[in-house]
Amino acid sequence: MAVSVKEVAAEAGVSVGTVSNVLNRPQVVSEHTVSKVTAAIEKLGFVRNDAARQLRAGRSRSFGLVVLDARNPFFMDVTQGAQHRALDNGYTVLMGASDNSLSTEQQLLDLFEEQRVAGVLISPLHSDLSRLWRIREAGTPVVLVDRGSGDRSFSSVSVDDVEGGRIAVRHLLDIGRKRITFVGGPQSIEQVQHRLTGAQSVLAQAPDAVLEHMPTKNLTVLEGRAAGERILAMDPAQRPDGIFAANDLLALGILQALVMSGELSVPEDIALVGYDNIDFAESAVIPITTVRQPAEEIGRTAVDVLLREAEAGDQAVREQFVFTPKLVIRASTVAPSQAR
Amino acid sequence: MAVSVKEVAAEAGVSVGTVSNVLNRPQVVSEHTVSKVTAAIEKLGFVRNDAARQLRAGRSRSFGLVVLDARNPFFMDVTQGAQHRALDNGYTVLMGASDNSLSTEQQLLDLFEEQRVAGVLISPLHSDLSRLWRIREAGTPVVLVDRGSGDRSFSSVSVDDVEGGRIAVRHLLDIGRKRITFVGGPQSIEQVQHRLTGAQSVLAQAPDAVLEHMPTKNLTVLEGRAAGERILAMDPAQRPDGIFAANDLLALGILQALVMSGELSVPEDIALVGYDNIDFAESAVIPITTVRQPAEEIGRTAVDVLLREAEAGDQAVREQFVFTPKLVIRASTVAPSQAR
DNA sequence: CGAAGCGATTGAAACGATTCATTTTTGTGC
DNA sequence: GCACAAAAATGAATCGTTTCAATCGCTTCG
Repeated sequence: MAVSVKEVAAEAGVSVGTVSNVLNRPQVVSEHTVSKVTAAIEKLGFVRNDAARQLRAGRSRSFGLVVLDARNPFFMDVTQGAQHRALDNGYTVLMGASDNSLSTEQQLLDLFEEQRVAGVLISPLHSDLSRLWRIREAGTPVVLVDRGSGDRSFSSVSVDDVEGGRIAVRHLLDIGRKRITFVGGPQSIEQVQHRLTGAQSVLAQAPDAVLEHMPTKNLTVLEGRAAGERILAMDPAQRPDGIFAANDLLALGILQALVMSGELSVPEDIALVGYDNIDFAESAVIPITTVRQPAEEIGRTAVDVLLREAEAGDQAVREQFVFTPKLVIRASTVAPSQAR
Repeated sequence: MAVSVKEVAAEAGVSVGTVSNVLNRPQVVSEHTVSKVTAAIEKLGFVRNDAARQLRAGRSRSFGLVVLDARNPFFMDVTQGAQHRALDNGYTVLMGASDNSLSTEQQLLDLFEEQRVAGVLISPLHSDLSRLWRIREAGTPVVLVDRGSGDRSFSSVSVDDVEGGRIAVRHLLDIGRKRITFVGGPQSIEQVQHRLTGAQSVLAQAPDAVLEHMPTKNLTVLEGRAAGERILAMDPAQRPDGIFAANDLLALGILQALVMSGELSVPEDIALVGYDNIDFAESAVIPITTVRQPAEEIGRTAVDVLLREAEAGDQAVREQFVFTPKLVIRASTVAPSQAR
């Protein structure tokens, strides 16, 4: 059914080698032959078989990207950035979400290995990177995304999450909040851990304030809503007056729960800070103060680093990019009247 | 560098055919041999080369999915549904967004053809389906997603957008609005066209109401904000008292513009209806009334249909799935006091 | 006029897994 | 101990593209 170079060659009256040259190095083929072959390709509707190309080449022209959650706009932005930069360099991005499941992460990596991807971009679920070591040892470069590499053994493109935690909580203290709750989990996600660490480090300097940690199973709107309900169920004396959510989806969920109940107002009773600055944080019931991460730039930079590693092969230099997060203040911490 | 079956065979002291059998039909191989081969695979860290498999098999175990906008949560949900159902059947989904660019759509289809995908799921940008005809004639099944096939020449899984437009506008009329504006574009997107058609059909029955059409370049929050500003700039006497946005992203943008200006209140001055029921519509400044589409189910069903077509080969039966949209009423059309 | 040089073209080998017709081994019954 | 069937294992051929050493035709030069 499918047309192959062989048939194109027959149709054009040349050899298969020539057809291949027309496809890959038209400069070395005479103009006349090029046009004959092009005509034959057109006539027969020939489409290159990528599997055969890859088999010969030994590797594909794709990168594999594993994100934590495909439905989180933050990761969509990272993906978008990566995809564009990859395309500019003639590469394709295979994207998959680990969705908080270690086995899904493994499956995706298996898949990428079978596809012989030219490189792996990954925001790993936990801190055991042994699988990634093996992949790299097999010759496939690996770059950590949105996550630093503690010992610098991998290249990484990330944002200083500890600092992000600090500026979020410092802001809550600045506006006079004393009972802060950090909502987020699971702890196995390093980003969550670091944001909490940052929060704690600021609290250590504020003797009259306290920090609680309310863990969640994941970082979704649904979990946020559940957390919000837990807060509503608390004894009013125990309730926080400031919440730092590990990401904007959680913050959105918390906000929904609080607003729907009608019992507590934001920011008066409880100030709320999210993380990521997804587009939707701005259009929330009460626009959410958040910590901005340059999502698309992370994606772009990660691909750049990967390209460099792929280029350099064995003696690739590990690169660590750490972006600095920025606080975006909105109505969820500062009432509009105050804001102006 | 990479380990092949040949090396595994040597290590295990068997032939390559046997290794292949262990991989694909372990029942026909003796237990003892299976364990020898498995051990060799383990020891050498063998990973199947998918390119070689595909080359032999003639087609891949992937479907290609082309959506209109990867950053629209609606399409993310469709993708999620498709991905899950595909995975359950041992398939993988390659996703790409056409992003309102015909050439990007073409590029994606080129890519999918080169990869010899087992099927194409697509939400096409416009109504010229000739390219899709050719793909199908080459033996690759094609299913239209979120879009009907006018002449039923393609299988499709969609939602009745005309009806969606009707229920949205009927609702606006029901709450007493007379000057309705449909915000959305480009017209080349069939979904937009149909929603408008539905809106017009209802208006035709309401002699005292009028419908304007405010076109947009695409269906993003940004375009929505621009549209909102155009509305704010209008002569108050000309302004609509009800807006039907072609999707929730637009609605979100419009809402942002209106709320930020502080001049007009929603729903009192202007009632707003969106489309898709993305999660974020619920957590908007003013929760948005919207028309719900069963996104994940669309994705799942589309894969089911594709699997059936792939199975049936030439004598595949075309299937048309049309889901019925449902109105979800929220504060953007009915003030909370009224709602209770 | 023959040799050298040059660009254009050729075609066989290679990539790695799978298939399948054949061969080899094992097991059973007499 | 033998015949025969069933089970297990083999290995050459195949998929479609790319690569590259070899060849072909021409022109140019001594």
